[in-house]
Formats: sequence, C-alpha cells, structure tokens
Amino acid sequence: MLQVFNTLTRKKEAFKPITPGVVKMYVCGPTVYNYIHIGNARSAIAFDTIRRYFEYLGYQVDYVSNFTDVDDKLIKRAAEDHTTVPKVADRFIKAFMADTAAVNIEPATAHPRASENIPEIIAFVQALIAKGYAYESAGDVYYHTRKFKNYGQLSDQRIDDLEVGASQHTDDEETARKEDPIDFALWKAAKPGEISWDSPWGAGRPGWHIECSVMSTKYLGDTFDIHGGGQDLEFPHHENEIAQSEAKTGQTFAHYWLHNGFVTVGDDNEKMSKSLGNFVTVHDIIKTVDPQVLRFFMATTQYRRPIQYTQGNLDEAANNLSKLQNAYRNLDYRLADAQDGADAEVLQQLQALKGAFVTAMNDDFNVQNGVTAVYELAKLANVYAAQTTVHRQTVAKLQATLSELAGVFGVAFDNPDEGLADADIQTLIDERQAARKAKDFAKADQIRDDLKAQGIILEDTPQGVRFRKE
RNA sequence: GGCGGUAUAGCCAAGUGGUAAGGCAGAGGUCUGCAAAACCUUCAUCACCGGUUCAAAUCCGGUUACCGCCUCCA
Repeated sequence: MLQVFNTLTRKKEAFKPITPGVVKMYVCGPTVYNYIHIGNARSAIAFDTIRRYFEYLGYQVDYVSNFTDVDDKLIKRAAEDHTTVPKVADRFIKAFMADTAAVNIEPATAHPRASENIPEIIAFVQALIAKGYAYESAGDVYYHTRKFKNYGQLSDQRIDDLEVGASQHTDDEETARKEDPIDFALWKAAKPGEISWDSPWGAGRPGWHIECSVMSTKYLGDTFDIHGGGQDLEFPHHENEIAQSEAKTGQTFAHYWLHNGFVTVGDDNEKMSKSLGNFVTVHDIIKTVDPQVLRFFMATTQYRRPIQYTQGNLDEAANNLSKLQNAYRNLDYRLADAQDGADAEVLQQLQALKGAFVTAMNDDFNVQNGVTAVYELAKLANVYAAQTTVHRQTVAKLQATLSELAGVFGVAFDNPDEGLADADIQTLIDERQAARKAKDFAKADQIRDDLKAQGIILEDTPQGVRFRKE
C-alpha cells in the first residue's frame, strides 16, 4: 500500500484516490521571467518521478502544472528588455519546455497559464466577494484572511503568531490598502502602462495565489488528490490557495499536500533562490553537465530531503548512472549469442528485487531504497551476462525490468552505439585483432589509443570485441 | 517571537528496540598480453549529555550545530 507524507497532517497516510485508478495532481509551476534554476528543476523532477511511479503502478495520472505569466517580475523584465510581458512569457515558457525535456520530464497533461484564464479568475474573485470573503479597496481586491476559520492549518501557523514583515518583502503602500495586514491580494489594480485586463474593479491583473485555485479546480475539479510544490510555497501560497478554494466551494481542496525540499548550493548550505542571486539555471548547467546525469542525481534523492548541489555529488551520480547503463549494455551484448530458454532461479531473484523496489517506493517514494534495488538488479544482470551460456528469455526479462525500474527515475537506455561509423571502426578493430594475434601489442594498443582519442572505447570480451562511445 | 526540517564512515545515504543496507571514492584480488567492463574481499558503534530497557542509531528528557518559512521564491 502506497503511503505518502501529507503536510496537512504531518504524517504518512495511505494513498486513496478519489477515483479508483486515477490520480489527479496539481503542481505549482514557475514564474516565467527567466530560465528555470535547478531549484525549479528539482521540483519538476521530484514530481515527475512521483508521477512516473504512479504510472508504474498502473494509475492514469492527470497532471496539471501552471505557468505564472503575469506578475511584477515579468513586468519588470519586460521593461528591462524593452518588450512586452507576453513576449517574455512566451520566450521562457519555450525555454522551460526545452530544459525540462532535456532532463526527461514528461509534459504535464495540461500547462495552463494565468493570462489565459482571466475570466475564470474574475468570476472566482466575484464569488469570494459575494460570500463575504473578499473586499475591494482602491481597485485592488483582498482576501479577508481572518474570516476563513481554518487559516493556518497547512503550515501550523496561528494568524496572531505571524510576524508581519518578517520576510522583509512587504509593500507598505499595499499594506495601507488592506483592512488587515494579513489579508492578501486577489486582484491588483494596474499602474499606468502596466499590462491589464478589464474587471468589475477597473483595469488590473490577478494576484498570485488566485491563479492556482482557479486553474487547479478548473482542470481537476473542486476536490482533487494531490497538490504539490516547493516547501517555500507551503506558507503563504498554499495556505492562501486553501483559503480561497475552500471558501468558494465549501469542499476540501486537495487531499494530500506534498512539498519538495530545497536545493542548496555552496559550502554554507544556503538555499538557492532567484532572490538571493545564488542560482544556477538549467539552461547554463546542461552546457557542461549531461542532462541525464542531472536528472538521475535529482531523481534519486527523496523529494522531501534537501539536495546539495556540488560537483562531487554530480560526479557520483554520473558514476552510478553509467553503472546502470553498463549493465544494460552488458545484457544487450549477450542477446546476440543467447540460446533459447530461461533461468527460473534468476527470474525469481529478479521478481524479488521488483518487490523490494515497490516496497521501497511505496514508503513515501523512498527513492534511495528504490534505486538500491535497481543497483542490485544491475549486479544480478552483470553476473548473469558474464556466464558462458545465457538464455534469451532471461536476458530480455532482465533488460526489460532494468529499463522499467530505472525508467521511474527518468533514466532512458538508448542504443549507445548509435550514430557511430560502424564500418570504419570495424576495419580498425579487425586490424587490431590481427595485430594481437601476431603478438604485435604495440600496434594493437596504438589502434585502441587512437580510437579512444576519438571517444571510442574498445572492450575485449569472451564473445568478441565490442565498442562504445565514451 | 511563532512554526518546521536536518545531524550515521572521506563523500552520498538506508535503517523507528535486538546488536550498523546500498552506492561513490580508497585498498587488495580475479579476469585480460595490457586495458576496458564486470565480479570478489576490505573500510563506521550512528552530534553531545542523561534516562528507560535484558537490549537503543532507533524510545524519553536535555544540549549543541546547521538550514528553512512567517505574505518574493520550487
């Protein structure tokens, strides 16, 4: 039985979907005013891995993730770049899709944008005003936080214990328009020249929190299974989403709240974020780091734990990943000389490892134990592939299972030899083999070194010589 | 001030009462003409103090250190 840690209750709970066989989940996406940083990537990778595990279990996953494409930062960026907010948004949404594809993140079922849901947002705000949960003030609309009796349930905060301005990001002018400093904006009046939409309260744009309430319920219904996002969104963003949504619908908003941990960078272990200026973008990283390595690195850390982004940790992930890829290749290579038949004992061990994998992952997506099962599978595969005689069904089954389990972490095994000029290499290999036979090892090693210089690694095996790309 | 998280070998990290998984790096070995790949062997008493227990990394109390949220953030 799958257990997930629910921030709402601070406990692991058995996962029970609203509709059998279907998972409806919403994950807060980025504000698209820049390339995504590795913190954004961590969140996307964590929830993509969770999604893939649900799919591995046989669930259909309705996965919705938004783009915040109207806000102060976009307005600022557009002004700096002498362009428009929609153009900035389009540019970085494209970059988001490219970056996330590079790290093998499946596109969401729906990627709604705030700017494309303005009528729904206005209607939602109107409904909150009608119910007495919101009020207009000088063209802004604010949520009457104290009127929502369960406010603070997610983050275990009592309104009176909150220290106003502790984050030093409050805006005094805005606070002056609020009836209570704890109130938050649903709609913001446009300043001269700013992008805006007509509304019952004049020209303006949506506040931040409201878009997620609107888009999640629009695509997934008033109540859905999982709401995810970074730990920093727990308060106030998700708290506010609950307040808005439950005030409007009278229904429970989301059953399970999942929050991923931060990425820290540098020796001081400081949280990385756009505002601290210590961020690294995926766009830049993948110029020098294999995106598959970045993916594997992040996917194999449990989603709630912090990730320390260091070169050493990346190197380790690279080693572990190539270990899996080598195991896959070792199997692949033996398909050629495999005989008909299967090995009951090996297949039984394989089945046990699958069981261990599921047991691990069912414990709140314990990927570290999950990946350990995959390493053990790789070892089983390597030992088997080194046997003198192998059977096709066993090799194929080992390979398929390796691919299936590693696939949950976003590892894709492709044909490593693809794209090489096989004929030319084969000629050189034949030449080297002749030299070896003649005990001319100097020549043989020269050929091997030359190939290595081109990034081709030769391996002599009992079944013959094989090569791969470095 | 309120709320929350983390502390296990050089590094990553599992483990919620029964005597420390796994991986990386290191060391030794097997295989190989030499390599590569793979396999085998080897490498810790769990931040600190006190308590409960036949038995604690695991429970209780306390201490310390680091990190985060308190309306910018994944």
